[in-house]
Amino acid sequence: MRERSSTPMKSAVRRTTLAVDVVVLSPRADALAVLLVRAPPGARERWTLPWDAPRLDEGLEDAASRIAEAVLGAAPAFFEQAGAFSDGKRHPGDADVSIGIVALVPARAEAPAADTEWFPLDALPTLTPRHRAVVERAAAVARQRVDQSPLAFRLLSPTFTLSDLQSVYELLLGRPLHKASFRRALQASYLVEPTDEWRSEGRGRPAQLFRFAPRKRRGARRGVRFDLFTE
Amino acid sequence: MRERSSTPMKSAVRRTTLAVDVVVLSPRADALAVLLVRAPPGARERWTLPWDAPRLDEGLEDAASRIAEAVLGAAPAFFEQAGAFSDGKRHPGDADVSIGIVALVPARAEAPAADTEWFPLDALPTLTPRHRAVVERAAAVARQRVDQSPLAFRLLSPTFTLSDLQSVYELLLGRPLHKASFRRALQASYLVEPTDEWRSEGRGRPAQLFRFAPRKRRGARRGVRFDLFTE
DNA sequence: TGACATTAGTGACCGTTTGTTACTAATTCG
DNA sequence: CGAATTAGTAACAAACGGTCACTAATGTCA
Repeated sequence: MRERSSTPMKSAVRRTTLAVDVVVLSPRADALAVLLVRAPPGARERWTLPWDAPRLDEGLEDAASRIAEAVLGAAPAFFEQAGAFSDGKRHPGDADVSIGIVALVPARAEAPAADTEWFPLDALPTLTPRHRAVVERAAAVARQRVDQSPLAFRLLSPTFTLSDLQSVYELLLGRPLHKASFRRALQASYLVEPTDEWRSEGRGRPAQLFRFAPRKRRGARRGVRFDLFTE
Repeated sequence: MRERSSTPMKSAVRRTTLAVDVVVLSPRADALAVLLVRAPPGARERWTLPWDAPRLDEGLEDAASRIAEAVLGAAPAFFEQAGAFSDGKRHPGDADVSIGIVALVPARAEAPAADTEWFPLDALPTLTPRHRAVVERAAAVARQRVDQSPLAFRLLSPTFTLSDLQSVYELLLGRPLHKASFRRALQASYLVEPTDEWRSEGRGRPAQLFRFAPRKRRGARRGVRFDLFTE
């Protein structure tokens, strides 16, 4: 058997600088937007993701919640890890490692803090290379998991119309969906239930409001899908 | 507008101890197995995941590759992040934060280093709470992404029979699949191509060997699926 | 040698799902 | 009022997917 290096498991851990970078996503003006914070004067880029180092004994999601609350005024209800980043890319705080965390907030969330602004994902200002990578990964994660977790519903108010829901799916997937197919699949899934309220949005027929209320899942898993590969 | 705490973006990053914990998965004896390392004498648990702190300017996947190579003798070809862990749970090296990384190796990989052993996922020895969580998350990630990335093929040799492939899918999904449906879907996906070799495995008709050779993707994405929610 | 067990691979039936078109319903605007 | 606009549904045809039944090629064993 060939020579092997000594097992790394005995070495001591090094001290590293760690940042939690939060990607707050929300649908704004027919595009998915991310909330950025104005960088302090003198910084090389003018905008950054909201970020901070996690505090002692603070979970990563707890840190993300605290960071998001500082810029939003309220904590988002949904977080998901987007990955860890430690390539040599530059970070605003020169952190060795970033944990990217996606936070989703509905379109009608409170006005954000001063010195913050929403930017559509396809019109971002210059960010540090690390933050650029975090945002791209976060968007990819959101798109990838949209049909595995109730992610789309976290981008909507507690009650919403089916057209609202379809729009969010179209934003996330980046392609138009057919109304009849979309509704038929949704009905079959028992994920939403109608309320007895209706919303009249200017012209056109008023739409019934629904709420997210997933019923018990039908165990009937179907066959393997080979057509969903993304790489 | 209500009072808000000062923006965290100005605070300095703290120093944190960081570990990369690697979950090497491989199909062994009709079960998915993880490679564990015998802990040094005196440790509270007798087995740990292979882990180490990342070196200076070393990417996380690079660290995972180095750690896996130390126990396997060769670097796995496939890595995927399973998440970051920073709850208060105990880690063998008392790292504040763990990055869990899944590595996949084919069943016929080289013999592992001394002081290592394969354990089926459903018969693990006692691990530190942190490592237990990392393994569980890693297994969940592998299962979740099996039909989004060519993960199953990384658990097989470069050439394999269609029955081999189906077995891996069944291991990952934890349920039996129907042969005819599985093959029909696979053929339609243009993910594999036949070689002109055959394998005779004791009794029964010899099986043709295939290799993973994904063809150009058909742009035709289909509708939304609401029946894949896992939470 | 020949019957049988075992594994590989395919054809076909048929109920379900899904893309699509086309319709009806309820509202605002002019 | 009629046109425009948005919501919601029925129904058809094609594709998909679960299942059964069959053929094919090998080893085992009487």
